[in-house]
Amino acid sequence: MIGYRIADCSLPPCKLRPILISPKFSLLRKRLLNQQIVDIGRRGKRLLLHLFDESVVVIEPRMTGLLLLEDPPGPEHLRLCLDLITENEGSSSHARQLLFWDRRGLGTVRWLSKDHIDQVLGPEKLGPDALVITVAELKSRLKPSRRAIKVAMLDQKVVAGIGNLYASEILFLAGVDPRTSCDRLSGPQWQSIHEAIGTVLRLAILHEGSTLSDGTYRNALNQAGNYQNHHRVYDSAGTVCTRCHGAEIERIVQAQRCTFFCPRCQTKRRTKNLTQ
DNA sequence: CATATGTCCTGAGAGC
DNA sequence: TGCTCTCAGGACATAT
Repeated sequence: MIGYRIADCSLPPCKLRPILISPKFSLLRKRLLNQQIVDIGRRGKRLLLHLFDESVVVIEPRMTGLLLLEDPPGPEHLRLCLDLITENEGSSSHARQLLFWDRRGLGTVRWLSKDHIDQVLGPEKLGPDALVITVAELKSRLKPSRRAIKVAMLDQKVVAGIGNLYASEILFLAGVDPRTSCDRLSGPQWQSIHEAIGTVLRLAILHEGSTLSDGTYRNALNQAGNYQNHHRVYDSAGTVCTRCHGAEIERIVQAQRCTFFCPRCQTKRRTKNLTQ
């Protein structure tokens, strides 16, 4: 998609309540028309289309939003359509579409001029990306906090990119009790958490994400992910822990979100057998 | 009826 | 009193 020009931008005939688009659609369309996409990026869970004039389109899929290059799962949830085209000098052009599909409609699409980018992506709105943050930075950002580690690591202003599902998986791999207050975590525990963030997220990316039982998540080619088959604790309440083979995975609720953990592997008396 | 991969806002309560 | 931190609850909207 890099190098393509936005030939058109349209709202598909979706009968559901419109998603948040800013500025409003007619102005957004004006801003995007004929702009070239010079780069594609990501900050945490947000997708970025960098345009030729240094403005940027920020797409936030939230719970059920998808960015697709073709084949939307159903036309009734299609929310925004970008027609892209390349024009190679003197040769044939190539057209394709970039679609934003969203079942629940909680996702957002914003266009930001160069001078307004920080209002949405600046350090006060979004922390360092989870795959870039250092252990020292992670620790210094969370250590003074009295929040439970599982709740704090979902805060996108602290570290960007960790969602609810992966927070449980990360703390299981790190062997840390999700209820632990940040200010009581030890140095080795911060190290374990930091390593587990990288391991879990990179593995999840390698497996093209987690397509849960509702089937919503798909990659850009509308293919299901495979990481759900590697979950150790998420949505596994009542099953025997795959590490200690003794305790059953528990489900608790923290800050209105479900958390899954092994009460044996992730409590203070867990120091032995961590590597098994 | 309860649940769901996310984010934003308000207000109450605790602690300094 | 006032400030900061934290969390509960609600809102958003749709489907299972």
